[in-house]
Amino acid sequence: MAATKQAQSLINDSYRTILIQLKSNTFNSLFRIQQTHGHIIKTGHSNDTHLITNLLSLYSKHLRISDATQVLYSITDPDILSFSTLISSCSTSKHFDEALLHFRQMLKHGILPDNVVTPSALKACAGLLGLKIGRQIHGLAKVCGFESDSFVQSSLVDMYVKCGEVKDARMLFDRMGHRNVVCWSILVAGYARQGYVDEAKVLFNEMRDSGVEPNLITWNGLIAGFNYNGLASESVALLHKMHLEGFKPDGTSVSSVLPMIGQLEELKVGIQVHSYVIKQGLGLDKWVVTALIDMYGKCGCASEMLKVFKEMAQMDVGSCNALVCGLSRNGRVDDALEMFRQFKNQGLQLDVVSWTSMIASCTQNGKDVEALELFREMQVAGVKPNSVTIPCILPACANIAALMRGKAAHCFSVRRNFFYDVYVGTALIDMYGKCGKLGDARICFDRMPTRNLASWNAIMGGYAMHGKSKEAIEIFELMKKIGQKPNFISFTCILSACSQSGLAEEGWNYFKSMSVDYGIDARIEHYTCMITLLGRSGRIEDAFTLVKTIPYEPDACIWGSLLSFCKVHGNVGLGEIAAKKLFKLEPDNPGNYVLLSNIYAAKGLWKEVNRVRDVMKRMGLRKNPGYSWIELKDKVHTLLAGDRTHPQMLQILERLDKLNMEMVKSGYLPDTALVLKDVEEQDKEHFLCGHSEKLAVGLGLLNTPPGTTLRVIKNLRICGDCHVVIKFISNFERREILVRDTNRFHHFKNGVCSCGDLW
DNA sequence: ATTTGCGTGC
Repeated sequence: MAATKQAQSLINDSYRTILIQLKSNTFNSLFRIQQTHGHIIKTGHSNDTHLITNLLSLYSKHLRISDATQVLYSITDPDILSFSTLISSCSTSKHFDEALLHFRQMLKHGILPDNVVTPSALKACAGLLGLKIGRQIHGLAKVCGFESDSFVQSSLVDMYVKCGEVKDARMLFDRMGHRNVVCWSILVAGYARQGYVDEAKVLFNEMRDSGVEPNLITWNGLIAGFNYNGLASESVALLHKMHLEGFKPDGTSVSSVLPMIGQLEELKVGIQVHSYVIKQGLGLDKWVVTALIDMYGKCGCASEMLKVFKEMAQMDVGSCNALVCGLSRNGRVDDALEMFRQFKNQGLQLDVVSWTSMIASCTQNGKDVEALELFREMQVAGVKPNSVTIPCILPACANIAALMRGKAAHCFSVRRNFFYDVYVGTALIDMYGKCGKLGDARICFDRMPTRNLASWNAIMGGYAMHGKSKEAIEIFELMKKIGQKPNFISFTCILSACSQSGLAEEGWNYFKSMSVDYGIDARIEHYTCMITLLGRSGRIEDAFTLVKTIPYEPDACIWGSLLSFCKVHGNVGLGEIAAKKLFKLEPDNPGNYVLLSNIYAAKGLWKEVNRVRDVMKRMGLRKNPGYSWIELKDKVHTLLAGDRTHPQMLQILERLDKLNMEMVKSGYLPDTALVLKDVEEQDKEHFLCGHSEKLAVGLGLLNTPPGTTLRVIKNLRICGDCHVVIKFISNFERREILVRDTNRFHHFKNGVCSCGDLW
């Protein structure tokens, strides 16, 4: 018995020696730590608090927070030392919420905080802007009697000032007996960052007068604070002053100054700083490199950005991320994607930010499919999406109406507690609206704990897109009631809602109210809504009169709206005027030629139809191929007009044929004026096969149980004949069918469409 | 084992 005890203690001693060795060796020892950890468990020493605490601190040093956490909670009775180690490690690595979680656990274990763990906990409060818990910890410090510890006091001042409680911070500071350089720095930087820049300057001088010399961090904090408030040139001036007074600015000084220079696109100042960097030999600092890349990217200097990147000493994730963003910002998404792939293949450890920015670049540049693929790849690579990734991926789901993928992202957000993030919520509203699930959009809206202007606009835009003007108006009025000020986008939503359902009076009232009550000048898109409002009610002459009053040069949207209403109401004369303008504004858009030719065709003006067709031929324009897609069981099926490659095409045509016969039986006559007179020969084939939206509906009918709602998306405006046919199908098959075209949603139900046959 | 400064994503 005694012998085993002796052996045990011998083993214990040797472990202790190993751990001490590991502590002194900072390089490459992670593997050895894990190895030793394994041995300790295997030999049954996992309850030796000393050994375990040492392990914990080793893991913390390597920023292996999850390992450290596991170790801590494997001890039956962790002491304050181990908690302290873990909490400080969480705080310094910015895992603030975890730091506070462990702090609470520590209290639950019956351990009171001391003067050492308190600063770490306060740092976390400052990082999370958690004033309430910060005050509680302050209270604990008072009760436990270490409120006057200089570390605790500095941390308290920092916490209060970062949470915006400048007065409280100042009161504490004034009561402090000895003020060292750290607490002066905290106050100076804090004042500057909170926008009290002049007071910060005064404090800085007071500090020197009181005999405390500023250090590098003091200077840098002041510079960063100025920069944070958009005072780019002032912070560059501080950089100079610092240099003149014999403080050599370091990488941090420089990278504090650059972000705002980029944001203000002050290229000249940026170049000055860059040359200073080269002169001072600061170009090896990875933060400086990243900040320079970011600055050049924001100033539109892609080549200079690439040059800085190429001269970089060693690969760094941050710099690579900045480069990818810079490339996409300058319209070079394909280059960004290629670089991203290269980084990945080179084995660079891409992080959440890398993936998220690449995904964001794709969604912002119409590469929705690529974005979704990247999102999948990212998870395969073991990188967990965060609350920023979700609102970046959702627009891609919305654009291509990939409802299942959107829903999956929704579930993911709920599981990971991102759902209450205002950006996530707003993106979900938008996604559900664009996927035709207005009810779900509303549920998301109602469940949001906090909403911002974008959230209100998103739900209103959803209602507008579906032609639900009553609901859009309700939201708008609610918004006014609770004091949320609308902006120009809110008015675009409400006006388009009114115009979609022909609420002429309401529309005009909102249009007037916009400038009178809110001081918002009508933009071109607001005029477009009003033109549409008039056009829809058949008042095309009035619409033309309104166009003349627009204080800007009318754009293609205005003329395009007019032209399409000329088609709906068969107005050849005004149609020709609108078309003429459009041919000048966008000569390469085939849609306008097609519309004009359809106007002619409806009146049987074949000579004019041919003339337009000849112009198109001469210009080498072809009608944009129409395609539609439908999501069935998590898979998106794309159907091209005239394309017979879909494996179920024969069945689709058979089904549509049968429906066609039923239609004829019930007295339907195809409206040849709407269908046939497409401009090109090949469109005859389209006619034979049916338009893509019809094919998508057919595919949906074949592959879903009776009664299921179908959701179809089309890349062009829905065609008139399809509109008639789908109305019939909705009645005959007792199905709700939603078709989203480039303009809005059409809800087909019981043989009626929500657009009221005007679109 | 504790306190101050920098960059990339909506």
